[in-house]
Amino acid sequence: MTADDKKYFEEMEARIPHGRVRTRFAPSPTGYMHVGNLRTALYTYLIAKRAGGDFIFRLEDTDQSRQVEGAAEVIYRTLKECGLKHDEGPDIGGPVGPYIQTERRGMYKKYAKMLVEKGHAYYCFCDKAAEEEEASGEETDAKEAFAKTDDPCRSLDPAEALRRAESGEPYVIRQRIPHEGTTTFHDASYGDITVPNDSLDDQVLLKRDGLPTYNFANVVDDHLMGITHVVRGSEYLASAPKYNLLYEGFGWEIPEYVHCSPVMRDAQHKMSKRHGDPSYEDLREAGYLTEAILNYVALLGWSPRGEIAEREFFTLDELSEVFDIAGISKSPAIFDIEKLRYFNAQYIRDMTPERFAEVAEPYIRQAVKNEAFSASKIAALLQQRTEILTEIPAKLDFFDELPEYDAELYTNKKSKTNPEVSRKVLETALPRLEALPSWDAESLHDLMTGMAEEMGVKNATVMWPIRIAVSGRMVTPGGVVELCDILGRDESLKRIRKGIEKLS
RNA sequence: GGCGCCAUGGUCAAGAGGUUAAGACACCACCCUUUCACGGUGGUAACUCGAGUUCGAUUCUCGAUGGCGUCACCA
Repeated sequence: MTADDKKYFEEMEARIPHGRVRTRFAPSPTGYMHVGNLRTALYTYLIAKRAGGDFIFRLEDTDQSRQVEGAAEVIYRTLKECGLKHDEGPDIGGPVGPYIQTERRGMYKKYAKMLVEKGHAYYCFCDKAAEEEEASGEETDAKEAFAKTDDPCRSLDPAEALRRAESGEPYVIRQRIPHEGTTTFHDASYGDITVPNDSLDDQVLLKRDGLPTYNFANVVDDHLMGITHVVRGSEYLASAPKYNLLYEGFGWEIPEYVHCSPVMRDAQHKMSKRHGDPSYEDLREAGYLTEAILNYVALLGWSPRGEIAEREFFTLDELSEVFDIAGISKSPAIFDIEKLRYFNAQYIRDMTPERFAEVAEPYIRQAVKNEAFSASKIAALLQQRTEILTEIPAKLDFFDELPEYDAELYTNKKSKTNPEVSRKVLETALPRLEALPSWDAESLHDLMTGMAEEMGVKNATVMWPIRIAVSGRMVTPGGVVELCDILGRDESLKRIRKGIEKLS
């Protein structure tokens, strides 16, 4: 190790913040923000915030071949919309940057070489093409490969290996895993897990292109960024022992691991883009609210304990106060869109009428182009009847134009109506409505209930036929009174005349 | 196949060595009602199996079974 290197390492160490909880969300910008990702980001954020700590965003872009245009933007946008604000990251900087792995590439090499010097890693000059062939071989070949043979480079003379590497011969750096013994690591939710060392392989740390592998970059970055809690998917559980060996090799303190079980589409399959499972943005587009998505996702794999065990509605800030690692579930959770829908409906009902009118208006106007029909009045009808925003337009298809409908709709057992009764109701109502001094909900209501009383029939007997006449629909959001109010006198009367015609 | 993890109703899940085994979604019934909703009340439905420990295990231990993960110069 040169004096310069030594100084470099010391400087890097000096930057590391101590004494506070620091977590990081470190996605690779290769895909989209699926629900499992979002949940990991949420938990990571909550663990930091619960402890009053820092939430760091880091981009893991070491795979040159899998760069996806714009993928990072999707992640930024999602985090921002969800309110998962990071304290440090590529876009805002911070004390331990850079926060993009490709911009840190020089560092990994230095640390990999340090590990070689310490004897916990070695240069490997084996042919890449041959290895790849082996890796992509048939299943039977793969099984044979399990009877793994020792990498010949493992026993190369260190001085000789160093000479070859420095002479320009292509190489990778591999971790030297002990052949004997076991390694135990601790996870906050899974407890202690012990594995035999001979089940671990001498994984590549530094690739031929000089960039680190995911596993190596993680360890180096997490240490150098002062990460105290490593929150990630349980698919990384199997590589955790190798991490411990790495930390021990460096002589670094091991962070707390928090592995999260996957979010499943069904009992057998994880949620995945490939199978068309929705991303955060897909859900938004489908009419789900951010708050509802976040609340539901928080409960997918975590549950409140103690006094709040029965509670299920939480804002992000509330979660930041009560989130507890102990409540994280160890088994996979199946994503249930029905329950998300329920949360969404609850959030919609909890909105103020004004707020709902605001978010619903674009959907209302998809179906109701006639500006004379008040969007806010329509919204008022919709609020208790809407579970997801996208189902709004279909409920309003009778506003702009009275649809063709069957006279059979006038027959309803419960309302005690049939074509004859309906015709009589419409004919009685028409002149009265024409003469109604003020066209508003209250007057309309009084007129119709008054009529029912006069005729000696139940309210429904009067209301049903008129509602059918003005809407042409068996099922409508809101009753006759509201519909007539919104449609206005002219349009309502026109539709009622048409109804009489139809029944004649 | 090796290694590892997991296992309470259809789903999310609480729970504890002794309970009538919570709660929520979904489903069903009834009530409310001006259709549909909302709201209210009630209901159907679960501890994978087998040993062991124990006075007593769904809870602890072991095993089986099943599911998942991993075994890349991908993350």
